[in-house]
Amino acid sequence: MSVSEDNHSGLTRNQGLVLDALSRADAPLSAYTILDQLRDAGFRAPPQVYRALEKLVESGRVHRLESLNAFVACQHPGCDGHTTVAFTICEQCGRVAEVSDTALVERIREIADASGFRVSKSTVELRGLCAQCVPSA
Amino acid sequence: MSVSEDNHSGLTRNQGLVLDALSRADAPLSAYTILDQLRDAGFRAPPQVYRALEKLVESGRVHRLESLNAFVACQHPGCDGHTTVAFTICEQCGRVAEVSDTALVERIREIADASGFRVSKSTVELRGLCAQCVPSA
DNA sequence: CGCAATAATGTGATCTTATAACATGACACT
DNA sequence: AGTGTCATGTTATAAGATCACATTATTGCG
Repeated sequence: MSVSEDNHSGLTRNQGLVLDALSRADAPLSAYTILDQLRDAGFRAPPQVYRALEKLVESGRVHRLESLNAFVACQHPGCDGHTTVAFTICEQCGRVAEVSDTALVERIREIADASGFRVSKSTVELRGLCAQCVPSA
Repeated sequence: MSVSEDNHSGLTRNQGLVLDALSRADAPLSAYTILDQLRDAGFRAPPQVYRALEKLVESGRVHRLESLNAFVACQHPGCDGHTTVAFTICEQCGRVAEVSDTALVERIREIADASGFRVSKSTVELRGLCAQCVPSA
C-alpha cells in the first residue's frame, strides 16, 4: 500500500479515490481532470467528483484554489490544524505551497474589525514564480 | 448625462458600455449578467463582454473577484492608483468594498520574500457580513 | 433480526462561465 | 489604393458546476 493511500479514516470510497488523485498530483487538479483520472475506478459523471470534493474541503483535507478553479490536497501531515491562510501558486511549475502566517491572519482580522466586517472565509492566493522557477536563481 | 457615464476617456464604445453597467450595479456582476443588460445596446455574444472586461481589468478600472467569478467597477474616484489589495464581500447584501492596506501588502511581501517567491498578482478576498448586515448591529 | 431513516452513489440533463476560431469593419499612415 | 493594427461581430465549443431523480449502502433502533 502506497503512502498516498493512507489516512482515509472516515472517508467513503469516492472521497478516498478523489483524495488519492489529488495526493498523487504535484499541482492543482480541476474537477474534470480528477474525473478523467478516475474513469477506470468507475467514475462517470461530475457530481461524483464534486460531492467528494465538497466533503473533503469541509473536513480540511483538500483546499480549493479560487483563482484556478482547481483543488489541492492539504499538505499538512495529519491535516489536524487547518491553519492555512494563504497559498503561493507558481505560474511556471504549477506547484502550490500553503502558508500559515499569524501576522497575516492578525492583519486581516484588524482590517475586518476596522470596518465592522465579520469574516467567515478568507481567500489569499499569491500568483507568481516560486524560488526554483525564478530566473535569477 | 449621468455620473455613471463619465470617465470614459480612452475607452471604446463596448468598454464604456460594460463599465457603465458595472458602475450602475451595487454588487458584482457576472459576464453573462452584463451581456443580458447590454442586449438592447447591441451586444449579442460573450466575447464582446469578455474582451471589454479584459481591457478594463488591465487598466484597473474594473476588478475581477475570483471567488465569485464576477466583476466590479473600481470604486476609487479617478482610478489612478491601483492600490487595492483586498476586497470584503458581503454574503448578505452582496456589496463589495475595496481595501488598501499598507501593512497587509507589507506582510504579503515578507511572506513571499521568506520563501523566495516572486509575487506577480495577489488575490485577497474576505467573505462574510458587512457592518450593515451583521445581526447584532 | 427487521425496518425506517439517513447518507452516499449513479446517471442524465442542464446551467453557468470562458475561450477558440474566423470574418468583418474602422481608422491611421504612406 | 495598400497595409497594418485594433476593435468588433458571430458561431461554436470548451470548461466548470449544479439539478433532479433513481438506486444502493449504512446506520440506528424497536
